Amino acid sequence: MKVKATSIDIAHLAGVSQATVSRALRGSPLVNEETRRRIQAAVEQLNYKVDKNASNLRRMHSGTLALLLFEDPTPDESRINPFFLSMLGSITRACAQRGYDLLISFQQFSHDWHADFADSNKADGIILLGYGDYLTHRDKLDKLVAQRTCFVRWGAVLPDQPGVSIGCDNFCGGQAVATHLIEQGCRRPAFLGDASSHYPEFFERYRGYADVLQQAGVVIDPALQVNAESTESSGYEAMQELIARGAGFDAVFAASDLIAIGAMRALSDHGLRVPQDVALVGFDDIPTASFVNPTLTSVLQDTNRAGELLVDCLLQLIRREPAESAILPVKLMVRGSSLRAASR
Amino acid sequence: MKVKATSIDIAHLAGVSQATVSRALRGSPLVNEETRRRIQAAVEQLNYKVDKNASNLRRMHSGTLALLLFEDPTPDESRINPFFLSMLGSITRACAQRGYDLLISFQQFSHDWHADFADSNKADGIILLGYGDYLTHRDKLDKLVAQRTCFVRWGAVLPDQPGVSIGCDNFCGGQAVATHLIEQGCRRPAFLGDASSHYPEFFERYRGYADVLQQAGVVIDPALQVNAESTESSGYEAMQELIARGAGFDAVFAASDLIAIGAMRALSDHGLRVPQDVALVGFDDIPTASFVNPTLTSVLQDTNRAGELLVDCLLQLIRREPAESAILPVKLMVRGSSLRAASR
DNA sequence: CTGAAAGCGCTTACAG
DNA sequence: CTGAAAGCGCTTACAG
Repeated sequence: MKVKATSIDIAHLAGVSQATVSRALRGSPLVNEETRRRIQAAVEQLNYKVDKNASNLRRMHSGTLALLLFEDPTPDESRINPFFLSMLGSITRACAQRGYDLLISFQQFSHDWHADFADSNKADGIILLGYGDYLTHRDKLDKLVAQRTCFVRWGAVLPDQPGVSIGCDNFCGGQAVATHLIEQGCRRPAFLGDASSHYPEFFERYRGYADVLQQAGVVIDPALQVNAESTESSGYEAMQELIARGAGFDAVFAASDLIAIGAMRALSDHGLRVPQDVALVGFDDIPTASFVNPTLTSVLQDTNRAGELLVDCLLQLIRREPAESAILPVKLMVRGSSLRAASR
Repeated sequence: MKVKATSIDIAHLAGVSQATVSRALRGSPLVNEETRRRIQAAVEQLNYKVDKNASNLRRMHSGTLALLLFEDPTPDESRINPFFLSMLGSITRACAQRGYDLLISFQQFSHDWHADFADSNKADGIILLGYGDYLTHRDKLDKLVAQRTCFVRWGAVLPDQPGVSIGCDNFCGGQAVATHLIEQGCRRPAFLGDASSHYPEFFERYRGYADVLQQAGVVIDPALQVNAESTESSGYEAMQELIARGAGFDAVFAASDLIAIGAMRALSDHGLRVPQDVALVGFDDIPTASFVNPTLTSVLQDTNRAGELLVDCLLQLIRREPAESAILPVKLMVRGSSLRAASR
């Protein structure tokens, strides 16, 4: 076995034509059962594998999807939000189940997009994943649409968006958090996270939260909102800033769990106890949320369902079938960090 | 622009032969500067991208590496160790810098390997990454070697291993932890993690740790070692088990940070304080380690260097150049969870 | 520096 | 059910 076997080698060995080998391997019904077995035996004997490049070239599709993870540049580029890890896992699994391979690429906004995965036929379609400044790359999405590239993105589902988006119900999640905080007797909750249209997911969370507060007659104090992106250190700094402002607060809704974990540390550094002095709630329900001390109340997104939906929608687009944006439900997971009653 | 442009379209538009287009695009020096510019203009006008399938087929290589992440099956399959996330990030970056794409696949030991990425020419080589039962897949490594598949793996670097491995200095890391614990006055440290040849990385950490303890005259009590795999919940359970055994301990070396974080929670549930009652040290230095309460002492592995080395070694193998296994240094990051002096 | 031509390893109408 | 043949879109000796 000096060199890789080809379908011609198999054909010789099995005593059939190369075309028949190909048919048998692609599972065509037009192959005699006995012939198929002979071919199968030859395949195993030579440890033959169909050459994907040749196959893809001929079939004009790649059997591969590309996942582009984009995040705002961080000092340490190797950091990825654990929430995306979870999505990554479910997307990979969904791809595998559907017979597709997954190409992955981390994008920095500063760089040019590798959207040419699709153009160069390396992938049949792309999945876009990432927290990050949405408005900044909005025009790139338009370009993808113009080029008729197949893509789906995870993120806020809003009217007037290019292409298909799948996202969780951020607004509803924000509402659930605010309702819970009010039930816990909090009257001056703060929000840590960017609350602008540049970050539509955080913004929706904020809007849902503010909506409930207003209905409950709680005044929204601008001093109680501090920008933060989704990292622990950003959360830490945002909390420092909040404390420095001196506006009293009795609860914190962090726009993501990483922010919450950073905030928790800052609170601790300042001698503030969670939840006795400050009730704390995050978002994403990353695995660590259940293990920090105190355990962190958070909003669970169904990443398994999300991954499947992203892949299925993309495959629909690739087949030129209609596909629709969708919003997935979320679930508030109440834990120690926001339970004031339990902590006396 | 109804359909994707090919190099022939470019050739027509630029008034040259298709062969010249190809040469220009591959950066051949045998192309007149003026011709090159004309071709470049046509490429941009038609938004042309070289078809990778055709190119790869012709060139007999794919410009793609495959990353196989294997872990023991867990109840929630979407979990990935954050340490691997970090590796994933650095590997992706290293690939991108070197002009390679990265295919990724999660493997369960139960399933068959997708090692055919390489056989089917979808990838030129594969990178193996994962904590997991090493002995179980040892024969698969041998098979890869027999098939002359190019691969490198991240993990323990031991004599008599098939192929090229890159790993961190687990033994040395274990030594550093034990030395530190002894300095902190601990006399009965426990180890949480599998300490057998099935899990060579954990085992090396254990061996380094035990080595120093013995030299310091500390008796190694088998009751103070509990098996655990690298998840929070496994760490939690292991700690429960350790406490249940009733053998006194004053420190815990968790074989990974996830184990440590789970253990921390169990300690807290039992009213044991870290570090006052129990000094705690993890391994991997995942980002969260700096943010849990108290901050977690851990052993830092240089994932950036590791990712680069893995990719570079693999590329050497692909070029049929010799490549050698390597061990990377580690660094103990001392934080609050093990500082007894600081906590009075 | 450029073009004509062969060929990478498949898949799939077409004809039997 | 099977084979001969064309062709997917490139790359690269070969000849000028």
